[in-house]
Amino acid sequence: MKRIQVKKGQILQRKGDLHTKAYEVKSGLLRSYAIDEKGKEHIFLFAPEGWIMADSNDYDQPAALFIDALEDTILIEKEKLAVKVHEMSKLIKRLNVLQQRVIMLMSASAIERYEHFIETYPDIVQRVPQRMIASYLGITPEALSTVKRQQVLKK
Amino acid sequence: MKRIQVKKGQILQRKGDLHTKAYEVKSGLLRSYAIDEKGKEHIFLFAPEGWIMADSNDYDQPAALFIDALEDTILIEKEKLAVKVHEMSKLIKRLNVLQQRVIMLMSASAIERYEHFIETYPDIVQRVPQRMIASYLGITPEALSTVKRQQVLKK
DNA sequence: GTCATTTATTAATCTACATTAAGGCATAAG
DNA sequence: CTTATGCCTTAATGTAGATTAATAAATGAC
Repeated sequence: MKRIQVKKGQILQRKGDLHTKAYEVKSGLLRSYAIDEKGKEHIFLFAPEGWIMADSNDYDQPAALFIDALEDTILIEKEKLAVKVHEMSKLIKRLNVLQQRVIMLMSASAIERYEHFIETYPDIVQRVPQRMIASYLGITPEALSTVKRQQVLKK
Repeated sequence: MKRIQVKKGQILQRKGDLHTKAYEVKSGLLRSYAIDEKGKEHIFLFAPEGWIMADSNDYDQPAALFIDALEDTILIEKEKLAVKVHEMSKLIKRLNVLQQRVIMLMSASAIERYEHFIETYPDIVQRVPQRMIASYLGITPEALSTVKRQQVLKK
């Protein structure tokens, strides 16, 4: 359990890594993402200040996701065992967020997803490139542009 | 921790329930699902023999999902605390399955999803109605019919 | 058994989003 | 300064899957 500083762009975990850690974000921003068979990135979660970012895997299992820093970030690196015992509820919340994402991807239109996103992460919209928000929403950057234009016109 | 028999169609957990349990399936089939704002069902997971079905929520939090039996089922009902301590890795596997579903929904076409489904659950295809498989895949029953027709023609 | 209800299939049409391509703004590098 | 590189936006075109509707098959109630 140690305090670490990482630079924007630094990769903390790669798919396949063993003995992965959990990261509690003190300041900055992390993301976790997967790369599909076609080589496309899909963002799973953003973790701003106060969040814990941890791969879901067990000790023996290789990591399923990549984790990197979208901003210079200060974090506490923890052994997962410690997380398991003491921070269970935070990890469980993470599972809930994932469930909400499945519902969203199955039922909501691009506009609805975007509106939900800015409710959930009002500050992050300004902090990450549009194409990453598109990736999180499961749409193309072009479609996101259109959504935002309609969004503005509505007001 | 007790052995229970439930009939097909019986609901084990409703959204909003408190003090929810975890269920280890001995025989039969459970499913968990959500109902979106438009009233549509979206299936999250099927749990056949050997699986543990548990809502992701913490003790204080109300349940996010419904759980019901798709077949007459025999199961072991457990306190979640017991699950947390002794069956962590099974719950973690569940999180991994959910992650795979997010990737699938973001990147795979209807045909790819269906092919992946029959690989993952070769036996369940015959055990549940088509419309539930469609719900799990995030497509309409009509689209699933078309996919299956193309699937047959390919061979 | 009959009748009612739910489910699955097929086809015709529609639409949300993807794809492609082009142009405008940045930031960084020489 | 100029040029290159990456990102965002806009518009035109294409397409996978949704929607609608009609028919058939299966399931369940009585």
